Amino acid sequence: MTEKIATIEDVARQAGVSIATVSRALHKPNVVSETTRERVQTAIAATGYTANVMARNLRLNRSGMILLLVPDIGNPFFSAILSGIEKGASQAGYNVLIGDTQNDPEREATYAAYLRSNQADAMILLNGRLPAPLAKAPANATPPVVIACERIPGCALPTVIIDNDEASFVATNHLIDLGHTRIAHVSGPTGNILTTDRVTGYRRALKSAGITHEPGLIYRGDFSIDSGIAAGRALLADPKTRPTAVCCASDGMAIGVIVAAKEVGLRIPHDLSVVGFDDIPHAAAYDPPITTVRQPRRRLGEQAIALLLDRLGSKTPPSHGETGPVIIPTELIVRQSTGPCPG
Amino acid sequence: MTEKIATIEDVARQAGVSIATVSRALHKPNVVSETTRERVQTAIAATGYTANVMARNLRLNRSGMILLLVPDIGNPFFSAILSGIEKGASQAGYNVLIGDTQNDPEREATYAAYLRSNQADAMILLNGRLPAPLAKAPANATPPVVIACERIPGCALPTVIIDNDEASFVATNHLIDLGHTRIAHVSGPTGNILTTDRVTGYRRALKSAGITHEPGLIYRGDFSIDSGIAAGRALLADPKTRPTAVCCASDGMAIGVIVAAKEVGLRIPHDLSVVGFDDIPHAAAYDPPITTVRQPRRRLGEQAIALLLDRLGSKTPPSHGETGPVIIPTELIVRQSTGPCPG
DNA sequence: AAGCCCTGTGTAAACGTTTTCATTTTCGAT
DNA sequence: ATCGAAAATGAAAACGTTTACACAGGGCTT
Repeated sequence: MTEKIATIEDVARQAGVSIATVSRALHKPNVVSETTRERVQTAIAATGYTANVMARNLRLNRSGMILLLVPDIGNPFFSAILSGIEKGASQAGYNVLIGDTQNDPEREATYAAYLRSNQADAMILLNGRLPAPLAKAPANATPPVVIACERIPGCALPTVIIDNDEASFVATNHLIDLGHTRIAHVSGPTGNILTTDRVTGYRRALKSAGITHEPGLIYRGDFSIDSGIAAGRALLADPKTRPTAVCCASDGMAIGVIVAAKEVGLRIPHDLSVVGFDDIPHAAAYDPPITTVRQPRRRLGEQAIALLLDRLGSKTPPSHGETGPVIIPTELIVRQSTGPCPG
Repeated sequence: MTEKIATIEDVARQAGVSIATVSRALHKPNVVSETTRERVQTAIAATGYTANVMARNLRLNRSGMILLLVPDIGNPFFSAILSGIEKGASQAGYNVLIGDTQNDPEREATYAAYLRSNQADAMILLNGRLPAPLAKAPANATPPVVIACERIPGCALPTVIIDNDEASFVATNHLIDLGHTRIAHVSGPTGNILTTDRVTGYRRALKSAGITHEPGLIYRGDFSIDSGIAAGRALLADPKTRPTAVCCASDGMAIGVIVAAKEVGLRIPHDLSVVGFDDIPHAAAYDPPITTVRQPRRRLGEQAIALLLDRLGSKTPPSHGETGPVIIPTELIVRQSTGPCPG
């Protein structure tokens, strides 16, 4: 009753050939005669045969699966990156298995084990941390792993990132060019490499303009809108010490700061300039449209998968004369959330 | 040189037992003696053995993979749903393979073939369309498939959705209660079932309030911010025929309408009330904060995976005395983008 | 006419598991 | 001591492929 699924053997029987011939007809068509090839084709159609990928992969010792480690799949920031990766992978005949790590080292380790257990052929890390099992023996044989989004200091694996330091430098400079000198920075969480790099760029810009750095003007957020609101309330509370411009490490936090600014009656950009980071779709539609650093997320994903496929294609374990990370250029998009210093 | 990966045979040799015993020690610990169990454990530790999942799955004729079909993974709307599904799946020991269909029926068919080829054990559809291979023989044996987000009319498969008709009815009524009578509706793309249902709810609300429906007050968008801007410009161009309230089928379009409204100098909600749909995080942080229908996306995902696991757990091909779709309740979140009718 | 290569095909091994079945060992009850 | 049941183990089949190897036949070249 329960319709048995057709195997290669059924096809062979139907076509009156051996299973080897069926396999060849499918994967090396030029080595099998025209007539049998046709017979096999009709037999396949008749039986509705679909190759059992599991068996095939076992034999070939591959999985056709690329594992993608994401800290939080619920974060829309990754959507476009995923999209770029998925596109490239599926073109090359790979599937993308997304692993949501929730920033849990244990989950990271679990997923990393997929590499060993042949459940995945390669891995892309968006989580900015090397899973424990990988960290152990990176020296002898480089695993097929690519790092994207957040560089991992001291890790020689192929990496594709944006230059966060430089991008933050440019953003801060934009405010300096507008005449601002009291410029605050709302950063990401401590320990995050993105945070470090962007703070560095911010301070570098101040320094190169001869502005003395005030530690009180740096607020640590977590990239979320809510943390931006908190930052805004903290920074703008006292009219005396209030900055005239804020440079944020995410668009969400920039929006939060603007919300807080409006609460205390400040007009943007007349009384306060705000710069974001990422250029998410909502940045352009906000009131006012937000000046921000555009991060080409899709291209970032595309580059990452390209790097990986490269690595998978050539058997040569990557030219260990490291070429350094691939840097995707960013672009400052000037909109209406920034203007001349009110002073 | 190249470190060979350890198989079950290596473990068996190391422990001085047969491979059968190793397998049993791992999967049926109670059937093997304490002492050998320990010997096997140390052997595993010594060899660094990890079971080859591919071989295991071939033998067990399963894949441990749940296929998730998404129309566009780049769309943040799905992020939270994915998150909910992923959580439930991984708790049950399944992996989630995300298939980005780009609304391409061919890609849908390709992915659906994964079911036949044992590359996936089950499937969740978020794309609102039955892949061709599935549509063929749904009658005899119901495949392990669950539909979420967009119901597929005339399809008996387990489904989890929100009541779009009712939600739209409630949203429109909210505007009617505020005294509005010229109420526009910005809908999704034609052919989309969400569009149909939400338009129905909108018209039902008008009708039940005795307001005559003007076809010119419905604008077809595509859920995006840009289409919302276009809708706003079209609807608000002529001050004579201009509506006093707009009910949108997505928060993005609501934001777009507000952008267009501000262009022509309208104040929200004083001159124009706007309602969104979904309650994305940005809805609350917009200026003004947007009144919208909250769609519990994570719960939607959780329900979908729960339904599927249910189906997978019990061998019984689902109680065909259909219980009808599972409805996740929505909630109207009233913020400051809606107010009394200016007239 | 004998030898040879070339094309096309079949046989069987291999991939790494799980599990059935048979066999050995253990051990308590007679 | 002996028997028998229960417990523990091993041998081998099976899952559905791909591919190395062998082999058959046919058309060349000598």
